[in-house]
Amino acid sequence: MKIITYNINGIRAVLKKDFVAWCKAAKPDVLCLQEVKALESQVDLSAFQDLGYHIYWHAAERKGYSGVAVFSKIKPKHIEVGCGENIYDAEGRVLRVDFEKYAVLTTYMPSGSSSEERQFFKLDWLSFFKDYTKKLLRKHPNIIINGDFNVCHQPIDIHNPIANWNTPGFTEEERDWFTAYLRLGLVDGFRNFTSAPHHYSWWSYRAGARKKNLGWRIDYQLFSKEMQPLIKRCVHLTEAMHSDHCPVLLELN
DNA sequence: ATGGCAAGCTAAGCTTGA
Repeated sequence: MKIITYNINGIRAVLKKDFVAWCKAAKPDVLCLQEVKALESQVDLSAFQDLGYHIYWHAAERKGYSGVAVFSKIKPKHIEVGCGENIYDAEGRVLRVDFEKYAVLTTYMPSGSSSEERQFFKLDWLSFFKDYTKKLLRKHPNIIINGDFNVCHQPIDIHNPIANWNTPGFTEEERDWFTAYLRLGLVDGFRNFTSAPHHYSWWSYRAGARKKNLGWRIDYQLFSKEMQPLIKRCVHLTEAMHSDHCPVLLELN
């Protein structure tokens, strides 16, 4: 079973690249996408339907902004669109699919980089989402929570921790939030398998950052502790070059 | 310390992103 999370930075942009072919080769059973930046009606997804995917979508109200989607080869027994809070659901940030054995929730968390107001918005979201997850874990003890968290957890997860010590996404408050979030009973899939440095999931488009591997690890696949026996591996698929992020793959039984 | 690139808005420049 392969679950992939991928911030694609615009589905219309990646469809002009080799995204369908990549998907065909990568063969995810569940593909979680963030920043689709489109309504489902704005794109032709028949190629994915032909590959056997059921498609679920949560767009933002604002055109061309944010939005998440899930492509699943297995038909879920339930689909939950949004988190129930209008202020966040207006931005298309949460989508959950429930299967027989476990649930998969994907999220595109807000960025705080554009203004102080947005950083406050993000901090409010983080607080909300931790409470939301706490309740969710009671109903769904077997769950994978993945997506673009826009939070870099530890110094090992960023190429230049000193220079970025108080940059939105790497503030002390956000790092501490991540630690507390995991304490709800979640495991960072990637760190479950490696403690090695220099592994990132996002690189600035600017100044050749990706070529130089100057990045941040902000895309995660977290699994609840109950699921540990099922988890086989979790890796970054750095060869996929459709956006400024790379996909993250979680493989399980 | 700053800016550097890209997508998509809307129609040449702005907003967002981290």
